[in-house]
Formats: sequence, C-alpha cells, structure tokens
Amino acid sequence: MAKRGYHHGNLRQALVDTALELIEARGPTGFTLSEAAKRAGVTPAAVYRHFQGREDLISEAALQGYGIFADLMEYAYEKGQPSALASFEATGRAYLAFARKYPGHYIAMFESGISINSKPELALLANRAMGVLERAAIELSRHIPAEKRPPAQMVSAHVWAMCHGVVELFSRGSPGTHSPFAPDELLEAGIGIYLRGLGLVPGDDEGAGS
Amino acid sequence: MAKRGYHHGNLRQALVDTALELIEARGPTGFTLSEAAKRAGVTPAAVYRHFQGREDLISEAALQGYGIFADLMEYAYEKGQPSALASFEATGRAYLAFARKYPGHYIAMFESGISINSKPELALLANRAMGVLERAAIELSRHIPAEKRPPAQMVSAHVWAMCHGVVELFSRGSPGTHSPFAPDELLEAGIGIYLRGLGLVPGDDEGAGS
DNA sequence: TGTACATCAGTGAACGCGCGTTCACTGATGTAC
DNA sequence: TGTACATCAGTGAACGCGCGTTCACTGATGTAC
Repeated sequence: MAKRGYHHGNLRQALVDTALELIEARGPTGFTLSEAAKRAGVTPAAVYRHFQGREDLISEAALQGYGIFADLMEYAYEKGQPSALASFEATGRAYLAFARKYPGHYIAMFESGISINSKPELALLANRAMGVLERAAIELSRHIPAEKRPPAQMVSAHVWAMCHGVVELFSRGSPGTHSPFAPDELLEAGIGIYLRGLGLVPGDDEGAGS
Repeated sequence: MAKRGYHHGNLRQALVDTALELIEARGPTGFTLSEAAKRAGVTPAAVYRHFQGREDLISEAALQGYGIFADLMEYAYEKGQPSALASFEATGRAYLAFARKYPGHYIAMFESGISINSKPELALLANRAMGVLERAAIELSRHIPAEKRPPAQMVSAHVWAMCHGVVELFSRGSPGTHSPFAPDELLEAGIGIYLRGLGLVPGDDEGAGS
C-alpha cells in the first residue's frame, strides 16, 4: 500500500485528511482546494479525479466526521446502559471528546456552513448521531417526576446546546475565552447541575437541612 | 445630513452598516471589502479613507456590537435589581435578544475569528459585557448553600455556553437545527432547570411529596 | 514469460474571476480675507 | 458678498495574487493472449 510515484495509491483519503488539517488550522472558509492538493503532493486538477469539486471534498470530510461521531455516541450510550443516567452523561462526555479529538471534523460538520441535506447519507448519519442523544434523553425522562418533566427533545436540545457552547467558547481560542476551567470540568459540572435541576442526581448532600 | 453626490456624508458608518448586512448574509469570511464598498455606492479605494483595510472594518463592526451588547446586558442587569435571581435571568434573556436582533454584530463578534486583543477598546468593551454576567453570577452565588456552590465564574460560563449554543444551533439555520422549540423558550427553560439545580428557583411544586 | 493494448490517475498550462490594496488624480467643501 | 486657496473625500486605473475549474495530454498499471 501507500505507493508513491506517479500514482499516489490512496489520493482520495489523503485529500480528505489534508483537508481536515487545513480546516482545523485555517477555519472552514480558509480552506482551499489548491492548498490541499499541494500538501498532498499533487496538482489541483488531480482532485477532480476523486471529487466533484471543493464543496464535495468538504462534505466528504463532514460525512466521515458524522460517521465517527455517531459511532462514538452509540458506544458511549451502550456503555452507560442499563442506567439511563449513566448513558445520558456518557453521551455528553462523548460529544466533547469528539470535538476535542477531531476538531477538523467538528468544524467541517458544524461550522463549514455545509448543508446537511446536500447528500442523503449525510442527513442519515447526522440523524443517527443526534438520535442517540435523543434516545438517551427519552429514557432519562422516565425517571423524572411527570409534573416537572420537560419534553425529552428539549432535554437533549439543552445538553446539545451546552456541549456546543462549551466547545465553541472554551475548547478553542475564540473571544475572551480565558476561562479558568478545563472544558471537561466545565461541561461535567454544567450537566451535573442541569440534571439535578431535573430532579435526578440528588446531589452530594441534597441540602437536606433546608 | 445624509448628503449625496460626490461626497457621501457619512460613508464611514454606511460602510459599517453594509458590512454588517453582508456578514449576516454571507458569513464571517464571505464578507468582502469590495462588495461592501459597491453596496455603499462607492469605489473600493474609498474605504481606505476611513479604515486601514478589511480587518479594520470588521473589527469596527465588532466593536460597535460589543458596545450595544454591553449596554443591553447592563440595562437588563439593572432592571432585575435588587433581586439577584431576576438580574441573572434577565442577562441571559438579553444575551439571546441581542443575538436575535443584531445577528451581523453577533457574527462579527463571535464568529469572525477576530482577535479580541487587536484593539484595546475592543477588549475593554468585551470585558465590560462579560463582566455583567459574571457580576450577576457572583450575586447569585450568595444565595446558594455554600457546600453546593460552584465558583461564580463557572456559573457564568455555563450560562454563557448555553446561550451561545442555543444561538448557534437553534437561532440560525445550521445543521439538523429543526428543533420544535423556539429559541427563547428553549433558553428560558434550560436556564430555569439549571438554576433549580443550583438550589435556587424551588420549582413550581418542588416535588414536595417525594 | 513477453507483448499489445485498454484503462486509469496523474500532469501542466491555461482561463476568467474577484479579491485587497496602491497610486496619482480630481471634484467638492469650507474657510480666510 | 466674492474670490483664492487649503483640505478633504472621493475616483478610476492598475497591480499581483491565489482561487476553482477545464482541457488535452501522458505516464503508469493491469490484463488478455
């Protein structure tokens, strides 16, 4: 494998990998097809053997990202079973871990302005990933007293929002992002407090005196 | 005012306004100086009478955004006084309202990749805005039983993250963003649950029976 | 094993484009007398 | 009120650049006989 010379051997994947590096380094729109080609040791024109164009290359990168993401989420979910709570918390952690470990994919997926509907497979994988979080939320909901139970979709939206917010604000170097807390710590605590607010996770002492 | 003809009258601000429209419509990097100039009815070169260049124009847009943002946050905070809880909730709502009402500014501030430290005034205003949220969190903290009280900075980071996440995911049209909930509703509920988790906001019924 | 040939995966030159930026300029405005 | 002049805020042509994309091509690979 990995032959070198006139024929590259596995240019397609090499281009995706390079694209991911560039997207991570330069941001979603800083990425250029030409530079990706150059880095892969190949003429820009060669890209068109494997992709329809720039957009197509980005969306392939996003697609692979969604694949990894969905797998990680599912794995985390299953690992937490049969406890609904453990499953739920694990998917939250998996979200952050994914963003941390695959920043290029994450950006391609959520910040590149790509349309989820440009390819059917893309929509499918994205739904699979988000479905895991939703499923975990539904199971969790059953343990919440009915009167104070928000819709399960809302719970998953909240957690998704907090995950995304932590990633964007504190896991990368954006604005006044000098939080004194590690992103994991921040997210863990945030979800913990949120779950307590739902009437789950009684808390260390439950403030029983009050 | 607003003279027309060879001399524009107030080109500087007109360029900022046009830039904001473009940033909102095309995304942070889709914005081009040339198009902003054309829309303002002026040659690209004219921009250089008022700004050092593209970056400078964007950062002016962000600066104005931070100004509005800081004002809104302060106003919301004061309006909620003397109740720490009301103040805190109000700043959260103000965050979302700002993002909704000034999307161009929001993007210039948080998604344009601009460095907060490129201009001292920028850093100053940004700190002022975020300082409000932090102050509200500190006051709020005093009402939390000491044993289950997280650092105030963490509380403000959590709320900031959730606000930002809601904006990015549900207040604009990004990925599978078809949440069945309105952003306001979502944020309101999310912060409510979070605050309940902190031991504040006893909740409608407190689940007294359990 | 050796040759002929089809297929495949690259090259490299060229294109048109819009970009940010510069420059010498000129038309409009405002002020001094 | 009228004229001379400095200042200011635009023009428009030009630049070099890197981009995405196309095209006819050619070198390498693999297969049939």
